[in-house]
Amino acid sequence: MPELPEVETIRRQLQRNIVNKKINDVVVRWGKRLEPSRSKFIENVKGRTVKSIERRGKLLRINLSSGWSIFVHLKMTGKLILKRTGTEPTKHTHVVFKLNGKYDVHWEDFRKFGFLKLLSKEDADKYVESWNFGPEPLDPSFTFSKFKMCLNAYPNAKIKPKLLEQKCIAGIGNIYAVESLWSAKIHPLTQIKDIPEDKLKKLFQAIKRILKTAIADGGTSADNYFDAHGGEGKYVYKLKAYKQEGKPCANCKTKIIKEKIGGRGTAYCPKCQKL
DNA sequence: ACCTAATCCTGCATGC
DNA sequence: TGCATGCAGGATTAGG
Repeated sequence: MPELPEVETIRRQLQRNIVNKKINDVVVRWGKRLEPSRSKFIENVKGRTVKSIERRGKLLRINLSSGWSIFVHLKMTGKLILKRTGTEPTKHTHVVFKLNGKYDVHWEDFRKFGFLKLLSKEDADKYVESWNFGPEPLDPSFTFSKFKMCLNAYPNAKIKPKLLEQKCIAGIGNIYAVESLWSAKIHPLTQIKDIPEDKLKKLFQAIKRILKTAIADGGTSADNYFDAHGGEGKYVYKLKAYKQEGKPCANCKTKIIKEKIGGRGTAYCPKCQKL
């Protein structure tokens, strides 16, 4: 599933390949998760030029020459793929942006959870606000004291579901929540008030380190993810807990186990990550 | 404040 | 072989 490192990888690839390219045509093959209506979307995108691509958490924002923005959330199985001009859509291609230059951009999503949303500049800024994202974990302004203060507002909450909430920190999903907790040796069900300061610090550092490494590796192709060039996310070879159930813990050789926590599959080492 | 379950959807694994 | 069932989950929402 695309999380911060995967979305950032796609953002960089789009930034490199479609900025200053004109959108000559938009083909909508399935418009249920597209706003506004199909005709208004096409009308307001066609003929515009891509100016820049931004990311906030897992949300992508494609800024157009008109000042309007297309927001893209890939959710579970969404993809934005650069394909040679004129490449035919596949079964799960929902929208094709036909651009000047070498590439078209195809939006594919076989599970159809993701969405595209076109908004004017004014509405776009409000829309980003409405998400109430926590800080960007790789922004220098994201400090340990900010992280700690935000979490301490929820002393009885369990750490893992809280990390997935985007509220104290933006962009973390199941893969990186599981990996960060393994690295900091914290049981995913630990209540925030029961995490000692030094372990919380370890968690903070693990999140930064793991996300940075994963971006450098082009994300994690553990589920359905491939980058905008169809490339593999190499962090999949560095996973220590996610999808490692049944395998020996890299730290202590105990078998990694998996259980459902907050309705989500959660892998951890029962020996290193004690409650 | 905190938890659970349902919702959106399809591919894939399982079982008979 | 093929058909039915159920599981997976990011984010939101409803209800306890």
